[in-house]
Order: sequence, then structure tokens, then C-alpha cells
Amino acid sequence: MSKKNIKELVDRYIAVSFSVTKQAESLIRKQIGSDLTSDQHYTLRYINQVDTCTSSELAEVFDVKKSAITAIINRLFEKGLIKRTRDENDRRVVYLTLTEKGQTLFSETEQRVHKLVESFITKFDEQEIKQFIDTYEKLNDVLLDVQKNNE
Amino acid sequence: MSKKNIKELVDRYIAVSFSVTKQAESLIRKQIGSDLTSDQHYTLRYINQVDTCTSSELAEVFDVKKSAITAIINRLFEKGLIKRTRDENDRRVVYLTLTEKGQTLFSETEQRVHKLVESFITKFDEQEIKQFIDTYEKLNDVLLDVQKNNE
DNA sequence: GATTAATTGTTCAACTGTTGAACAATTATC
DNA sequence: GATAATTGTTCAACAGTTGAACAATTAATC
Repeated sequence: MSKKNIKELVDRYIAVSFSVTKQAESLIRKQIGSDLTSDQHYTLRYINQVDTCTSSELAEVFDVKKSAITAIINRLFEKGLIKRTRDENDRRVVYLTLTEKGQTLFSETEQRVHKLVESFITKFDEQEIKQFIDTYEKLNDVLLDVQKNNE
Repeated sequence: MSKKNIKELVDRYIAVSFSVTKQAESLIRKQIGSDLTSDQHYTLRYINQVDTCTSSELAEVFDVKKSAITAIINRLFEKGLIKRTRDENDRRVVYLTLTEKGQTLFSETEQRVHKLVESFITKFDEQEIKQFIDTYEKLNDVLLDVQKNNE
């Protein structure tokens, strides 16, 4: 790759990634509705996926400090969407799981998000969007790699 | 596209877009350093690009309310990175431009961001990354379209 | 030309998310 | 048993966001 080509690609990448992030975030927020923020929904999604997890795990996955997780968890707890259960063997550990109310709200909201994503994904040619997501996933691996080497 | 294929692609898209956004945001934050937040840098970047603009314009581009822009602008102003100039003909309007200090700080920071993006972009095959950015740009157009129809 | 509309930007209270530092409780290590 | 490390919380401080109210100015209408 020539230097000129690289610079052009970097410029385009910076512009579009910022823009897509903002647009997608805004759309998702509107789909999610007034009771949940995006981050709260993401948190519910992760817990739903793994069934049960700890604060430390969330902090690592979301790449934020544990005190940030505590704040989010507190709000979800006050809304009655998650349960806290202490580990019997290691009493430092607190397990987080969705309540029934949390399950229901998450499912309803996730369905709206799915419909939204479907509505723009289906505007692409199948081969193109598949290739795009493939590269997107590779990019994610590369980012994780770069991050590790940066620490 | 079959229903099953669509569902799989939607699932993968949701997972990876959330993850990439978080990772990229985290990496950029580390590159930017302690004096600027990502949003402050993005604001400087936009003003640098268009040379001069208004709060309303920023609010539209970033898709947030004007009061949110005022807050960001105030912080940049207090750091001496941007100037405010009232329009002579329409005295409601305030033009925003970078100060010399703002120019310098932005350039230095942007250079670090460029280096970072370059470091992971060059890990891809040229054709693949070009195709990826092409689709990424198309996706951005589609998102803007969906957003318009949603309002 | 005076009155009413709309526009531009600000201020404020309330909220979410984030960090860093200090801390309590518990478990591991020596 | 004394010291380390781990898990999670609390707190102060900050950035970003919204919505509502507001002041100043300009545009539109009559």
C-alpha cells in the first residue's frame, strides 16, 4: 500500500466510523424508548446472554472501571430488572441475574432493536453485507490485539 | 435472503458493532491523552475542517440538543482552544473558530489518532479494507436515511 | 410600523456515565 | 497469624445529555 493510499483510507475511516457510531447510537436510543438507556440495555443483553455474571466480568467486557459498573447496576436494581445473589463459598462475589421483569423488558426492547437493524441490513446485497460483517469481526480482533499491546 | 440468514446477520452485526464501538472509543481515548476528551477532539476536528461554524450546525451534525453543544463549547473556550465571534449582520449568531492554541493541540492529537488507525488498518489486505470502508460509507448513508424516515 | 413568530444561543436542574481514591469484607499466600 | 490480593462499594469530581425556560434578535403578518 502506498503512503498516499494509506492516508486516504485513514481519513475515510476516521470520518465514517465517527459518523456511523453517532448515527447508530442515536437510532438505537430512539428504538429503546424512554425507560432504558443504551448502556443499560447493553448490560441487560450481556447478563441475558451469559445468564449470570459478576461486576468484575462486566467491567472487563465493557472496558470500564468497576465503580462505573456499580452505578449502572444500582439503577437497574432500583428498576427491579436485576437480582443480586452472594456466592456461598466466596462471599466477596455477587452474582447478577435478570429478574422476570428484566427478562421481559429486555426481550421487548431487543426485538425493536432487531427490527431496526434488519431494516437497514436488508438494503444491502447479501454478499456485500456478509463480507462487511466478516471484516468487521476481524477488525474487532485486531482492535483487541492493538489494545493489549498498548497496555 | 432467507429469514434464518437475516437473523444470523442481525445477531452478528449487533454483537460486533457494539464491541468495535467500545474498543475503538477506548483506544482513541488513550491516544488522545488527558487534556481532551473524545467529544472535545471531535468538536475541534469539525471546526478545523469547516474553518468556522455555529452551535446549531454542531448540534445537527452531532445529533444532540444545542444545550449539549453549549456545554462542550464552554469547556473548550475555557481552555483557550476556540474563539467566539458575533455575526455583524445577524447578532443572534455566534461563529466558532479554533485559536492558534486550538489548532496546535488538535493537530498534535489528530496525528496520534492517525498513527493508531494506520496501525490497525495496515493489518488488512488493501482490497479488503477498501471494500470495507466503501460499505461502511454506504451504511452511513442508509443510517441517515432510516433516521429521516423515523422522525 | 406594531405585533406576533421564529430563530439563536444560554442557563439551569436533573440525570447517566466515568474515573480515581479510599474503604470494608473476604479470601489467598507466606 | 500477619500480610497480599481480590471483590465490590462509596464518594467527590467531572463530562455529556435532555428538557424547559429564558433573553436577544430577526422575520413574518396584519
